[in-house]
Amino acid sequence: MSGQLEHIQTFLAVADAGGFARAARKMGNSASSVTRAISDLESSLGVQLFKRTTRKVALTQAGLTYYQRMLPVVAEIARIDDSARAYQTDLQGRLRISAPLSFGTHFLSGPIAAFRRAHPGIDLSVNLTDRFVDIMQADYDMALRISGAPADRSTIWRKIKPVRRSLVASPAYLAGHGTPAHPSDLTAHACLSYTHLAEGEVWELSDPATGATHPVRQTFRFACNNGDLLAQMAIADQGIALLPNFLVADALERGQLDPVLVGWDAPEIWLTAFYPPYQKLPAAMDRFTAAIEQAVADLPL
Amino acid sequence: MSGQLEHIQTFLAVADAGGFARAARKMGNSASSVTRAISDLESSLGVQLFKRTTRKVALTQAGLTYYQRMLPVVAEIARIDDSARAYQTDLQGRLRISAPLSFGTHFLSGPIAAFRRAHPGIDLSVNLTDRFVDIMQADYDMALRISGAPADRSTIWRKIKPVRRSLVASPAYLAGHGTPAHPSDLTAHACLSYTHLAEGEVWELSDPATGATHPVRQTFRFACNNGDLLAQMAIADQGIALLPNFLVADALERGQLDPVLVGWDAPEIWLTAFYPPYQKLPAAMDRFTAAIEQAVADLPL
DNA sequence: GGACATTATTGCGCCTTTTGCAATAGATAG
DNA sequence: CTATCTATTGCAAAAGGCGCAATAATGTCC
Repeated sequence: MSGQLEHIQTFLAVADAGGFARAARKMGNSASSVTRAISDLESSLGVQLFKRTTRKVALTQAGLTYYQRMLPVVAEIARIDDSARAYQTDLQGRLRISAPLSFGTHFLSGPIAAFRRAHPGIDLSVNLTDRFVDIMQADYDMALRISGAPADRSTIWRKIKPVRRSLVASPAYLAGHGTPAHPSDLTAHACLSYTHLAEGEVWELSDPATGATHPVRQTFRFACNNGDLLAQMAIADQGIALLPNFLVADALERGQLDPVLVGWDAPEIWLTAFYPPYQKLPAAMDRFTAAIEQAVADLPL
Repeated sequence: MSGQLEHIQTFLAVADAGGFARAARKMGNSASSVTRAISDLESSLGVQLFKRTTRKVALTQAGLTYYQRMLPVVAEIARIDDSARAYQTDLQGRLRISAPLSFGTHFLSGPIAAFRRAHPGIDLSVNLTDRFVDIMQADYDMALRISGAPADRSTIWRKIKPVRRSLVASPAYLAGHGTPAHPSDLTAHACLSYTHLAEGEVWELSDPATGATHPVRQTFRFACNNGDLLAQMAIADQGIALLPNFLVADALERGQLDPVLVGWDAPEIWLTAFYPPYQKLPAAMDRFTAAIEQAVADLPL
């Protein structure tokens, strides 16, 4: 195949201009480069495209059909290029998002609705799950997660906002089992663990005074991969849970839950956005991230 | 526009193979060239086409639509190239021929019919005229002419066969006006001139013995641009005409005309094929010329 | 978990290709 | 015939492409 697209464009220019020199002037090149472009094209095709003397240039039959068929093709290539370019600059396309289940149901409807109103050209697909999916494999454009460190190495991520967590239990539970004064006391308590089936969870509480971490080996009587259900279990006097504040703020306010071991901090976790390995994020992804960041800025996390 | 068609093909190969290295192996190139091709393409488009780590390569949205739209376009370009190539090798296309009027009506029907039977893929268009048309201007692929020297410099030509000519007159005319014994005698005769309106014709007769040319300034009583009519006028006792043998062979045999000044030769003229300025003739033109040459070889010119 | 293998990328040297300029041959207009 | 414009080609300089090897990243297999 003729390797050089520029040669084809030069050919079209010559056919339009009706001469090598005119085409060269129109394209801002030297005449010799035009001669060579046509000559290369002809020899690569094995066909003469122009019958020419030094004064007249006319398409051969091969050249005429080549011109007629190539013209729309080259135009189409230009259109394809433009449409590809648009992905970087324009707010368009399809956005497949994954977000944590509880976070999604609690906070996402507002920002997403606003985003859809602002950018109707972007098709949104939101998948709520707490599993750490392989972004590449599942073909997500972005995954919001509440986590400590990136799980998947083949992604890039951007921390959005720290998520505060608290140890909580119901007043009735604390009345019945006592209120722990030190992380080591937790060993004797019923701890409610956020965890997927296979994994266990270790609470690494850090001393507010010394900053020293204190790993807690609890006995879990109940484990669940859903924060909302964990909160409801804590409210139902089932034990002590470590949960994001936004999941238990209401219950704390109503007195359904009380904070436990106030001052002892669990490891910092962040609302984080994960992306497939892009060098530079496409406009739609960038804008959606900005929308989430802005919406989350005012949220009590 | 992305200048390199090969880059696009490399892109398609990577998308098909699902990896840079695999594509490189399939194409027989080094992996680095593939990396650079994709990188060039991406930076010329300003869009990332693949999201990639060292282990996974996947199309971005921009890359996917680029792939889907480019694939048929590249295939079309290959098809266009092939169809252009076919003009050189295959016997196809349209052939616009110009030929002398009398020659055409006397000899062309046979060879052309045979040619059309042999090559039904070639569309023939034959224009019979004795005018020397500008091949480029009139867009002929080939012009057969009976002439001495090429009239148009911006053409290439190929001599096919010499055309013998004779001075002829009717027995009755010669009986009435006498038979010339030397070219200089022609001044006193009624000469029938083949000529276009503007031009005059000079008979340059050469001595069969010495080879010396003898320009004849005749007085033309009748001029015509058609050989057949000139022959008929000679038969009708109107004077002496210089005509190709093939136009008067029948009349000579029947005794309607007699040769005059036998041995004195008019300048050699040739049945000649003229072509637009091709470096190498397309197959159809070449084959048609060969057909004419072969058909004419057995003809009594 | 750790060694291994594979991958995409990049720096570097080499070589090919391209480029513009000038010179040449060709062709038309006045 | 002269003058002007044209397409082509030789030439030297510049640019760009090429593969090789080294590097960093990442998934896999034992």
